Amino acid sequence: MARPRKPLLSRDRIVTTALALIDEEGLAALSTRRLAAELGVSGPSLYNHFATKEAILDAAADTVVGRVDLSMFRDGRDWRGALLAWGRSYRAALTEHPRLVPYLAVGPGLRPAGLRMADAVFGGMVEAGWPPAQATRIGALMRYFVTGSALGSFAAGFVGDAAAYDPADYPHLGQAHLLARHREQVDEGAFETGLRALVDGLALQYAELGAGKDDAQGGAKGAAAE
Amino acid sequence: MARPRKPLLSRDRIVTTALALIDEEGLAALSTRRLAAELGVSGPSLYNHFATKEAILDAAADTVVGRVDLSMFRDGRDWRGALLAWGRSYRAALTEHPRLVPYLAVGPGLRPAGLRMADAVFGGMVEAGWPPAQATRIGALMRYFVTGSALGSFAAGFVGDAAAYDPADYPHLGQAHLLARHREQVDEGAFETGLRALVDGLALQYAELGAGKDDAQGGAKGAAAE
DNA sequence: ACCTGAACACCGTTCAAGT
DNA sequence: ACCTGAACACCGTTCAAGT
Repeated sequence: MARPRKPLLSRDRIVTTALALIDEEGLAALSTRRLAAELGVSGPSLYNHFATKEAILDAAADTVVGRVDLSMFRDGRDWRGALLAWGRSYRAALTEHPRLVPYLAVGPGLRPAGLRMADAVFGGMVEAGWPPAQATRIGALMRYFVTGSALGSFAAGFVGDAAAYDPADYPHLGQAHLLARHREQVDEGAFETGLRALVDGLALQYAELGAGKDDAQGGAKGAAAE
Repeated sequence: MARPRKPLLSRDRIVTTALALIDEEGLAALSTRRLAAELGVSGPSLYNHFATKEAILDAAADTVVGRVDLSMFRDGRDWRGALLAWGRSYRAALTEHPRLVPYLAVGPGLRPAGLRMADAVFGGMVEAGWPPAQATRIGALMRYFVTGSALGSFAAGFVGDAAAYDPADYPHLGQAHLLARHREQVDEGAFETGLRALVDGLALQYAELGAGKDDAQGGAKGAAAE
């Protein structure tokens, strides 16, 4: 075939197909040869569009993170509402491609979309009155919680067979086998409970800011990005 | 050589060496051939002790999770203190082998040590007066937060070069390049802030339990393991 | 510029053969 | 029982060759 008059591939088509393959068969199934076959080309063709397989994954990760809604940070008044809405949108974006999350959550991980997100969150919190050092921490801890919740199902960790939980070993897990059946409810319920607790707990710290009390966390002195 | 009179390998030695290799060179560097070389044997020898490479990783994950302190759940009175102490021990265990966390955090992930942990947390929370459905959620949301925080550094996502943050694209990241220099402080500060917020926020919900108010989360009805 | 097949140095795993 | 080398079907990536 050699060079066709119209390119067979594009970065977009590669990323979309990679994402679909990951969704259907998992991260491990994504090999350059397999992906190329799915696209109807031979393996090395991909290297005309991406330098490495990792670059393809980075682009896929960036696409996913780019879908997170950040509009709630444009109005700096209601930081609690913004954090709740952002947290939900962030989690929803990740759980659309749950098998990519282990890749996306690790390492530097700040492709352009991640930086835009960090920028919006930090700006929103500072505008709402948080000291910069705390605003940084809020961005970080929300990332921890959301990626952690999207990463793996808690409920799916429990096999759905009651015999698996010998009461001698696990005295309190008598009903644990039921969790597998309610996977999504359990995971979403835990996420919502945690998200509210996080925001409520932060509100307590926020209230102390004005009160002139010492910030037990170390205040603006302890962290960068101020 | 064939069969030596004293076995060259043991499951323990394999797991320990695998963990060391992952710590030094990362998950990707762990191949059966490479690990075998490190152990002074040939690749296939490993299959006398583990069925697959995955089984080796599972065993390594179980070892790491097995080091989490669970003693704080034996006394059911101070659930807040228990959650704080457990969260810190959990995170400390994972960050000793940060490059294993992406593996460990994903999927079923409940090797025996994980089940023991789930059992202790659930039992502790129930004993402290939490309804079972909420106790389940607390175990889950703590796992989200701790694995998320151990998974990847937030601060390391920012390159240490101020020129990387064009103010036109990222108006609030003028100081972000400083984060790389204070990686551990930033990540630990964010973890502590989040952990306290989580526990404080849960305490608010706990206080409402006795007040007879409706549980906005759905109460005992919505989840399993009750 | 963009595709191809051949080639390189790797993988995880199986298996017959050795003691 | 526990190790070995050979073999199978894969990898990611490079590169010269084609149009």
